[in-house]
Amino acid sequence: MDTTSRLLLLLDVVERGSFAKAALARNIDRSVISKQMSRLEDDLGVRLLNRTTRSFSLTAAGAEMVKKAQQLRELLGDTIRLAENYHQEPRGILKITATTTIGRRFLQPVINDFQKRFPQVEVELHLDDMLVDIVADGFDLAFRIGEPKDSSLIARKIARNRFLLLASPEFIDTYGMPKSIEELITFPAASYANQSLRVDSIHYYNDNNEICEQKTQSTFRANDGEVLLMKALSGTAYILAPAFIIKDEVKDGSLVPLLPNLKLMEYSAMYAVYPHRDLPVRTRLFFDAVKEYLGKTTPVWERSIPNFDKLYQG
Amino acid sequence: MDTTSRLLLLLDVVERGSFAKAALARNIDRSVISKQMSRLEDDLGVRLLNRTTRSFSLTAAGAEMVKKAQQLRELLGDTIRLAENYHQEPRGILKITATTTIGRRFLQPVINDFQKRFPQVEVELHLDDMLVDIVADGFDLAFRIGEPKDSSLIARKIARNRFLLLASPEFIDTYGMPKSIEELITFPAASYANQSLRVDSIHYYNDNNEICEQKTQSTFRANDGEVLLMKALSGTAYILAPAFIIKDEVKDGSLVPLLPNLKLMEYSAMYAVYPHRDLPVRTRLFFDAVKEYLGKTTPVWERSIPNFDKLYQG
DNA sequence: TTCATTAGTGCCAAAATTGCACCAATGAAA
DNA sequence: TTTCATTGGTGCAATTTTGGCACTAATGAA
Repeated sequence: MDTTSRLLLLLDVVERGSFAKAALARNIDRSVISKQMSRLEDDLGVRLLNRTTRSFSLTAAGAEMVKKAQQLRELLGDTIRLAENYHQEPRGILKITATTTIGRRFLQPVINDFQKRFPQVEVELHLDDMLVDIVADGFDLAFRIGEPKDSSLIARKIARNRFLLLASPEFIDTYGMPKSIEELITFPAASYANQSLRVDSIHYYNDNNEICEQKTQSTFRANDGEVLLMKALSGTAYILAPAFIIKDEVKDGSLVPLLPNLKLMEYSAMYAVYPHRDLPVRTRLFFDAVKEYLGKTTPVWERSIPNFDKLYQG
Repeated sequence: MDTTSRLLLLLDVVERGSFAKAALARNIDRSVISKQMSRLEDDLGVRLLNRTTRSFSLTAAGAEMVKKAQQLRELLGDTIRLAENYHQEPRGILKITATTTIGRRFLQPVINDFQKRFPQVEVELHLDDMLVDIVADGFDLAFRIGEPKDSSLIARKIARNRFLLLASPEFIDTYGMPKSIEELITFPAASYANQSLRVDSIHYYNDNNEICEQKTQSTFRANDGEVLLMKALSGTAYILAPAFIIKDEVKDGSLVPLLPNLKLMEYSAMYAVYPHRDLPVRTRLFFDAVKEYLGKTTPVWERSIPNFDKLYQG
């Protein structure tokens, strides 16, 4: 490690707020950071950090160095990306983050096929329903439902996200088959919710094609498709479910579409997010493979729902 | 050594034209460069150099990386210089180059005093009458007679460079004391010449204050003041001598001014040259010390010449 | 007061780097 | 044509650097 790397380490430390956090993020011992920061100060001949035993603050010189370190990081990143443009074959480590559902159901098969074709690419798949800092944690690609707020990132819509209203036959026995949405919303609902998206009201078009919204009686919320399905299958709630969590439950009749003639609004979508316009070859190829797998117009998950193109279209 | 350093090494190699030259300049083994360049190519995943056993050429990717390396070098240099601005006490290595005469006679005493005051500063004094590449060889400061051509550098005039016409008593016995410049130039002359300056004609003002030039019969030229003085002392030539090469020869009468009422033109000067506007503390302090030692208006070397302010003034 | 957390230090093992000796190739000079 | 100095590359051993562990001291929150 020499001066440039030490400056980048300083930047990392400052951005994360402590030696300990930076050490954790880099999987190295805190003592390494302590030593390298001392070394950097020696080399530059300037005190960069005012330390207490439990924290630190930047000196004026330190603040200047952090600014320069940002420029260095950017320039070095540009340089490496430029080199990657010359790669013929994809190589390196492909770091992906996604929600657990997306990762397990849709990325895993794509990754398997991808690594058969390109054994030189290592893949790191980080499944987390929480939003992660794509840039800080160095992800090449993220898959999320809902458009991310961070405008410094580039987001591409890769699949629509249609919804269904589902209940088990048992639930219908108990509550009766609803005749109207006004009736439905009096029933207990389970709904999908995560940090960036909370689906606890039903958006639809009325007979005059106006957008309407009805709040559900959401007695159960989870960010995990599996859990929502279990809840619905138990017969204790109906669900407003994004189509991508459904496997064979509709086909085999264990869940039944409610109000299939209601014209549900298609809102939000599945997005791929990445930090730069010019992608490394490995990222571009994987991105293409995902799009290929998910399908151009009809997402792959909609194909397991019989007649889905006829449902909820009004 | 990390990626950035390797890129800077690549830049160095390309600028110097071969692994061997870069190794020589850095005082490291050629094998180190060979290994580090291979490592850089592995890391970037791109071939940067087309090698033969005796030379190399850049690939397209290599050329791009060299460009980026230049940016990196500049940015890293800025960063380090910025840090140096925060130094209270001077430190680090002060790399100076000068002509042998300037170095031996004027810099050495300043350096001795300087290192007494600032023991933390290491000094590297490179004496060479050839022009050196200040930037490529990393000099902080250069002292030269004559303004350098390289406009990317900053040059400051630090002392005037007046001339004398001198001969030994023996020479005068042989040739007679010249009555006019027209007579003088028929005598054999020794003159100062180096790569950037060649003093083999006499510039002076005539009675109408017009600049005139008379070519000398220069039978001996050298870039070393000591050698010129020896030549003049031998009585076989007179010299058109820059004042700074004279020690006690005029004062003790071993050399005698010829045509002291001629109004000699003062041309060229002693310059200090440095590569950046913002100097590290050590360089600025040393620069000040040199100026202090040389004197504000009358250069220190002129003080050993009796009545010099009256000589060659017309 | 307790206690978890933080940064710093000394020590030792592990990893990386360096320099040397040597090799093969090349191109200029004889 | 041959010779030969020079170039870049490689294997190996010595050295240097780095990283991790155990421990300390300090601090601030509970």
